[in-house]
Amino acid sequence: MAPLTSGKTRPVRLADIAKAAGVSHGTASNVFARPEIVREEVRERVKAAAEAMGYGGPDPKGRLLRAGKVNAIGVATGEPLSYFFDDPFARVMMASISQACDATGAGISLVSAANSEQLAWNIQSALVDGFIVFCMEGDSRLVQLARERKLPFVALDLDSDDQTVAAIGIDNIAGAGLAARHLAELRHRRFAVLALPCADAGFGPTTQAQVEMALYSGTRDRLRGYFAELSSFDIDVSLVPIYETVNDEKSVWAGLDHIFGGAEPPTAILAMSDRIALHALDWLRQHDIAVPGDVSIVGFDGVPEGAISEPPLTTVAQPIAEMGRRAVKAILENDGSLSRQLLPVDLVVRASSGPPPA
Amino acid sequence: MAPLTSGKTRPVRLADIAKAAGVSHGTASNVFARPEIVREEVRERVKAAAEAMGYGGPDPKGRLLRAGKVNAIGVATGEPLSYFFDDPFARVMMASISQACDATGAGISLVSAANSEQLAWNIQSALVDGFIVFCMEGDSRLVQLARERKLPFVALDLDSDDQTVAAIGIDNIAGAGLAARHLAELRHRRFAVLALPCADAGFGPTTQAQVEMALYSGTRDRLRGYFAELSSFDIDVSLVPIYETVNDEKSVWAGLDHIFGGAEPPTAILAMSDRIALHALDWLRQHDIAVPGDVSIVGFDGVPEGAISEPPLTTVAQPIAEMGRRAVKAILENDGSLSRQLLPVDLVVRASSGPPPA
DNA sequence: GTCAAAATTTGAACCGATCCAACGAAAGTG
DNA sequence: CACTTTCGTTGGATCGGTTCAAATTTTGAC
Repeated sequence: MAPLTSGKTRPVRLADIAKAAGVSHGTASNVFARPEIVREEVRERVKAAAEAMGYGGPDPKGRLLRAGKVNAIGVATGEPLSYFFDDPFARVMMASISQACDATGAGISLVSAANSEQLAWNIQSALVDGFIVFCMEGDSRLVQLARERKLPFVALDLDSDDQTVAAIGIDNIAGAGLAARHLAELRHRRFAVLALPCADAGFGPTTQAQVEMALYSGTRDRLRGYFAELSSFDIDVSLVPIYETVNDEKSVWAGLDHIFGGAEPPTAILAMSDRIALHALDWLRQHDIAVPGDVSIVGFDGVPEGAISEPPLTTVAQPIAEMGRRAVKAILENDGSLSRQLLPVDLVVRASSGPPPA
Repeated sequence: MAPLTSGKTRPVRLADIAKAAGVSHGTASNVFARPEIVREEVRERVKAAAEAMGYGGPDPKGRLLRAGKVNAIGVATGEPLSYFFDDPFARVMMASISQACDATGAGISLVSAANSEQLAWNIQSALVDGFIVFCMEGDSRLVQLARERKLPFVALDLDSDDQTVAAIGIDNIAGAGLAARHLAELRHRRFAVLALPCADAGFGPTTQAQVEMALYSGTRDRLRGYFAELSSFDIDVSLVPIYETVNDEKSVWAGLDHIFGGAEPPTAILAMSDRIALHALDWLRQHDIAVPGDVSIVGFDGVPEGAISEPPLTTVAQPIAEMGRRAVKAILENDGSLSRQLLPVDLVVRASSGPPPA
């Protein structure tokens, strides 16, 4: 039976070994922090004492207070912690954040919670030098909490128009425009939109007017982008069905049941996320609707899964890696200058889009 | 231009607002920590002062020292930080660890580093109550460092026989036996093994004797399990080719080139990880070798990707979620009793295994 | 109006280190 | 040998809070 820890408690502090070795605590500290300035004989004596007493090295809790810097950045989300490991978009983003952190030697603390009370506490007590906030769903409470910590923070993919928070995002309108134009140029005329959530209201068919009032500006802007571009191709956007999903399989399938239940099914689907698009691909396959033969579909985000789906997904790729890199940079070299950065997006044409059926 | 932080520096401490509000710092502390015991009038006064001075709440750095508990667990690995988000096995494990943490309100700190010098420092200075150590590749240095911190720690999937470290693992021998027996019972007679790394030596064909000397006991035990079971079916294991991979596409493909380059290609492949098996599936598809028509393959780990591959992968599933849960529990309720737990594995039969061709 | 009980507030001690000005001893200089 | 450097060591101050026993104020009862 090897116990989890060597002893029962660990009341052995630097001061204890200093006393045991017969030196001042200042010298004992130096033995660990700057060994080269301590005479060898003394150094060995202190080290021996530390060894003998089972001292685990200077406790970072103590050092921290003095040093001020934690050397770690917190990544916060309103979702459960496992979101970081489950969601494709989050994973790519986290991978790039972690690379940036590795490069600078900074650590990462995941901050989240099952309930919002806990979340507030976790943010208030996170030992970090700053926050990167994932507020995918316009969770302004999260931004508010981060702001209250008075630490540097950057919002990622911010679904809010609040100009006072530092944020790194993309031009949703332009990106959506790219997707719409691509399909319009292929001569599609009958469209449908699978939307991201507008509010916390669940899923179901919705209207342009309702999306305009959406809580989440990302959803709203993507729709604006789609419709502005479609209009310029003389498509009557008031006839384009919009189905609000909650970005999961169930709501996407319900949306497609609804959309393809009508008399004139679309030949082109604009999906506001790759996740939606990938679920849609599954539904279409199960209903023997050929992609892109019968229906074309364009996603949004550019997650890696889109490259290996069947068929590979045409999508609007966000510069996810670059966003992560910039976010880390903004926190670590916080010069207080960053406000809002809008990064360009890219249309990645793969095999899920083609001309409409003849 | 919204600056990243409100002011330049933040020299405003609890003591400052206490003075401003004309109360003792003890009372000021109570206002934040136990508001209910402070008279309302005073409470409001202090809060107002805090607000006015831009106080961001009690600094956790200070509290920490007194409280002792960080309320976060560190997850350490020798791989780069992005491993947590890239590797399928790590992701599932992390998802279950994070669920367990969410349930108890604990945070997660990712501890890793690009180089090993940095890693040592990061472990020494991690602000955590304990470590969960991913030492997938027998990195005993990692265990050593964790041990030196004198904090509770648990090794996951430990590739080492060191009986003195607390660890949660699986019975590799039994698990491998399950895989081998499954294929043998389907009447396969010609096998090949795609192995995990034995040492840091790269990849290539290897032998049973070499694997027996492997640095990594996981690799060794899985081979032992395979061969023990195959032998009991009167299969001459000395004729079974073993190819050591590094768990990536390139080495797996090289292994298959090698294995299928021979005169009598196998009808059954034992892959020591799902990742290997999934890469193998790709190779087999590209070479028009039917699975399981021409060749059956069984993986190891039970990652979710295996369930949706083409064909779905038969595999030996580790109870990943349970392992994560137990690891967190072991750290948080550290009663010093855990030593080594070997959890049972499950054979999950899906469509990548069937009878050999007639 | 007096006194004990209850409710608040205070201030010193402490958490575990690092930092730094000052000091003593050894080494170097003229 | 007196005097300046250099090297190592010391111990007090500090980081930013929390805690608790003691002091003080309020409240309630008679």
